[in-house]
Amino acid sequence: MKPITEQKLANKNVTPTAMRILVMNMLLEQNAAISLSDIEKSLAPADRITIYRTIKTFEEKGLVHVIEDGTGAPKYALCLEECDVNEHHDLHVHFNCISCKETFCLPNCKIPDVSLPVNFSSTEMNLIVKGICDKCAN
Amino acid sequence: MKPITEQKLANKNVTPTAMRILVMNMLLEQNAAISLSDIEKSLAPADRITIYRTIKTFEEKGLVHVIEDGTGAPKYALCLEECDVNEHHDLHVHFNCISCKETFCLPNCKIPDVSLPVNFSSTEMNLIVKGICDKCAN
DNA sequence: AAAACAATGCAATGGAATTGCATTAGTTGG
DNA sequence: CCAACTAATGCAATTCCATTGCATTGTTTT
Repeated sequence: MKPITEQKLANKNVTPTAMRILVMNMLLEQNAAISLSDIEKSLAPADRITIYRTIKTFEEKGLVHVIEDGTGAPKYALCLEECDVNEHHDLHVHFNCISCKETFCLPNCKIPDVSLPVNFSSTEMNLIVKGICDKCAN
Repeated sequence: MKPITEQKLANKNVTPTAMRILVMNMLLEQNAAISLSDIEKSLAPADRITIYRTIKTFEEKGLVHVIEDGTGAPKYALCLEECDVNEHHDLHVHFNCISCKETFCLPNCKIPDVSLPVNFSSTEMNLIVKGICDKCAN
């Protein structure tokens, strides 16, 4: 087993159970954000509800962040280390390829400043770009 | 009845039935984006499926656009006139207030340019800002 | 008026999120 | 080491919403 897996769980005070290690390992292997049903299929015949609660736990503990990419199904991806329960720092752009349907985090792509109207204040921003990714570009 | 209602429908070749006029009127009265269940409640006891299909039609014809604001339920708001079936021009920012839970379009707030990685191209962008709106700011 | 097409309403399906509860595992105090 | 407690799991069941099928109604065209 990868030591990094247990390390990540321990860092956020998540007790490393078998299921959590499986899910975390799977997340570590991805370069795209994945949906709950992706995890279910990959980890079959593991219990769906347990996977659901595992992801919820990860989310609450700041291990993963949710990406609403407009496809209906929420996608999940590992957070950066700096994230914690109260504040997510995933102010990077998420890219949804309309060809391969995959959703990627673009960590090097920061969301530019937006000038909100007077008396509006922001706590969080999510920018989803749809288009064609590099692999699908011909 | 407001002449603008039928005008808007006619502009996009949508035949103005009773239900469509009701829904369109409701959309015209909003200053926030609304969900399907909002419409259902407001127009009760009108048939839910008909409302659903009405919104779908509006969406296809470029009358409304969908906003995935991360609350799970898609919200709908009227498009600008320039929108059509194939291309939506709603590249403005959507703001979801975490206090009053309302979602607004900020038409004067354009999405800044984002420099994507090499070989990525974009066809659409959605920026959701979460925070406190002017009404909820104290 | 008849035919053709569009819109509607009801029923039914399907998928996914969520909760309740009993069982199992893992931890702590005696 | 055992008992008590807490956390995690697995199964069943529920709920909610999107979506589709189909028969009926309304509208337009010829």
